[in-house]
Amino acid sequence: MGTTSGTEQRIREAAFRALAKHGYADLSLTDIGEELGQNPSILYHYFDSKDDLLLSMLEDFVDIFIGKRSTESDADPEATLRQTTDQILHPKQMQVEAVMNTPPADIETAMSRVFVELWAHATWDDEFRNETTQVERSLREMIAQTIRTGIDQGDFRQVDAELTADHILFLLMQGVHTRATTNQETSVERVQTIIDSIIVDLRRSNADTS
Amino acid sequence: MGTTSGTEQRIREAAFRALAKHGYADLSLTDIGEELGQNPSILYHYFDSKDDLLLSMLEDFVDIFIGKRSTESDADPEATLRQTTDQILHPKQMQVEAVMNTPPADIETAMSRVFVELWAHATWDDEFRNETTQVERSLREMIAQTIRTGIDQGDFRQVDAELTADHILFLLMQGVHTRATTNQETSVERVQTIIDSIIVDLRRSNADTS
Amino acid sequence: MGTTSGTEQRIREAAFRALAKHGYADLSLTDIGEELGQNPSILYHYFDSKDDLLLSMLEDFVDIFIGKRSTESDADPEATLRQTTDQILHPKQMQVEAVMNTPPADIETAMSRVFVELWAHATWDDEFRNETTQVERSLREMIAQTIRTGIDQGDFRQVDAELTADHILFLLMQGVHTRATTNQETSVERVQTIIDSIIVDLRRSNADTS
Amino acid sequence: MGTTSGTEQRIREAAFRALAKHGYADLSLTDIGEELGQNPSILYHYFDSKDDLLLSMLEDFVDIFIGKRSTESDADPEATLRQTTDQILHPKQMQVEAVMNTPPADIETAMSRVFVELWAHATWDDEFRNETTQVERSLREMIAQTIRTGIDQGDFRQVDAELTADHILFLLMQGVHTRATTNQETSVERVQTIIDSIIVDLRRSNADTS
DNA sequence: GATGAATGAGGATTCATTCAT
DNA sequence: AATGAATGAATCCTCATTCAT
Repeated sequence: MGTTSGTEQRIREAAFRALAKHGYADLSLTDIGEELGQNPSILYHYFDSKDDLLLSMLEDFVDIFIGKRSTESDADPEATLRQTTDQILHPKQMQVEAVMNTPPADIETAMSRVFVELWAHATWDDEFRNETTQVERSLREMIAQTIRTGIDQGDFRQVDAELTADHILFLLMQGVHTRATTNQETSVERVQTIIDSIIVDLRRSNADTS
Repeated sequence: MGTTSGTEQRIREAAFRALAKHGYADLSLTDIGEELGQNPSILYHYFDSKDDLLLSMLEDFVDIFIGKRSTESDADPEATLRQTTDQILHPKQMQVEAVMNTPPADIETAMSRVFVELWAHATWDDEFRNETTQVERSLREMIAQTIRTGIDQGDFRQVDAELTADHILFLLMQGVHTRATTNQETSVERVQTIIDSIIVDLRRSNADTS
Repeated sequence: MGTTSGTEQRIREAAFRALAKHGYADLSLTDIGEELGQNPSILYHYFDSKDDLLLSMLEDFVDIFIGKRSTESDADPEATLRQTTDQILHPKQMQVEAVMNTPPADIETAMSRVFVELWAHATWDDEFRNETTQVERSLREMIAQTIRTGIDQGDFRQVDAELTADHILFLLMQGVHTRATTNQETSVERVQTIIDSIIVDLRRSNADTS
Repeated sequence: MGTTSGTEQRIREAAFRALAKHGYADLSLTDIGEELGQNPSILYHYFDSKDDLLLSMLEDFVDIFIGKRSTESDADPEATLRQTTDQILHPKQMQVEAVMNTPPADIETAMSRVFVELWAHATWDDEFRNETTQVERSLREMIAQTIRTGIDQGDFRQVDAELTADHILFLLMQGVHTRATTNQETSVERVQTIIDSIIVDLRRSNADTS
């Protein structure tokens, strides 16, 4: 945003859609060019290489994935937790449009696939892995902060906020992962059910924990 | 095992190690040949194609991953759960050797990487996805069965066995996934801590749940 | 001609020369690249595959082979027949240059070899066979038409024009075929002698046939 | 026959059938092995190389093609000519079985295809070309001899026996060639019609020629 | 800003051939 | 006599990248 040309952004969006369509191992610049509706070589005006483009695209992905949360500290912590869960397990067209002008049709599938491919690639590329690491760190911190707020406000029990945040985050990641990589249709629902029970458990009166 | 030629098995093992070293997107038959110490073309005596080999190798991976559990029904359910957790989060050399004669040096890293790559590929290949789906189904059923045994024996509270099994399984998968894809050194430990607390929670006297 | 890129045409010409040099069974893209003086992969900018290129080249071959005959209906039928015979049995540099900028050195040998290879390949490829079939059909029709004209003008006896055309055409094809496939140096001359006698026979006064 | 092992002969027959099925450019030892029902490497016990086998097979082909004609000089020359024509344009199962124990199903198609492929290959291989040259020479001589006999017996006009033999032979070759290489269903019939008229013409009373 | 021609390295795969058994 | 494991060269083709326009 700002100085970056419109074309540069459109290339990232094309890369996103192409990745969701073909996967990392089978993603050619031709595929991206087709998604872009332009000659693939144009990309070298804006990026140093294919990997440079994809790294840049990862940053857009992160923005969609963690969302531009308002994080109004005065919000109801429980509602905030539910909203975060929902944004990750069920990303909305709107959410993607805040970052990309031309989102793919099936947002949930596309986001899951791109997540899986980018994370898998992070195994082999340090720059990617720094990014994935940072994303998980931010998300955990956001969730932990919300839990801490809940504890402070007396809404939640006095749990270990960091560990509970991890707990929720691990389940969220796995929900996204499993949607793309298995045929278990109900996995995401089950993840959601489990997270719900964790949130409910957080609210149990402090008396219960004694 | 048995009728299959030694070479065929050695090729699968080479493919496993090569995949752990290069990743799916960057895995060439040359890489596999190098790992095998033989000419890559030999592979076409035993497999129809690169993908056929990798699918066959996935089946070996599954055997290592879910393990040949003794599942003695008389075993302590809690111990069984801890053992399953440990086998998945911390696979042992021995475990791999039960399936492969020539395992890679760093088993934990290799297993995590191969898991991530094979699961990611399952997004694009139906035969792979059938396998990943089946693996998760078997593991959930194994865990659920253990929990049911625990409930029947009065060791565990009367929880929803299937949902609890899902809960544990999701965390296990994510533990393996995160080891390969992020720099969060302590993620696996945290997964283990969380699963431990779930197991401990299972043991809370039935009186507590009333 | 016209809109088609110069390179595309040059590739077809290189394919023609390479085919005349190596034969179908032993024709590699490397050979074509060498003949072209360029990297063989360039070919995929202009053609879908090796076979696509060769099919396209066959069309050029056909143009040379059947020639762009002026077919001036007022011409002497006997002269026309002799010209057709000559063009097929003894193709001239000029004739090839009307279609290709870079013809091979020995035109007669090259044309015979390419004919044999393309026709042989037509056994196995429907698209090729459609082309060879069409070529023979056109040539027969051209010859038959000339004969009919001769009959109408009273120059020729009232023979079965189609059958006589077949007769001449079969001999022509065999003349071309035999030059490439045997050591019989004089075969083509003998074919020509025979065809000459057929033409002479056509001119026998109608009185003779009564 | 005689000292040659049965296997050696069976390999030649397999090569014949495989060639009729795949064509020279696409004929692999695997194809021959499949046709043989044995491991392809067996062939190196009996032949020096693939080409050596095919050259040897060509010799069998020649025997079928020119036939083991009894050439009883007392036979009717016209009948002999018609028989030769028929044997080449319409080879019979019986004819092939005199040379091969396991002939292909559709003899006419197989013979035409093998002819075309072997002759085309003769363009590039001297040993093959010697053979093709010899075959055509023998056939011409056989036909010429028959014609001379006819002239001597007063059955035929005093034509140029060699040239007429060429004439008939060229048409025969082209008949076989065209069956494999074009879709012109009636070409062979037309060749036969033309040859018939040549034979009939031979019989015209000597008075006519004066 | 954008194109498309061109390259060369590398991809999977096939194949004729050899060799030990 | 026959097999099948193994090889390495060669095959077609794809791809990321560069460069002139």
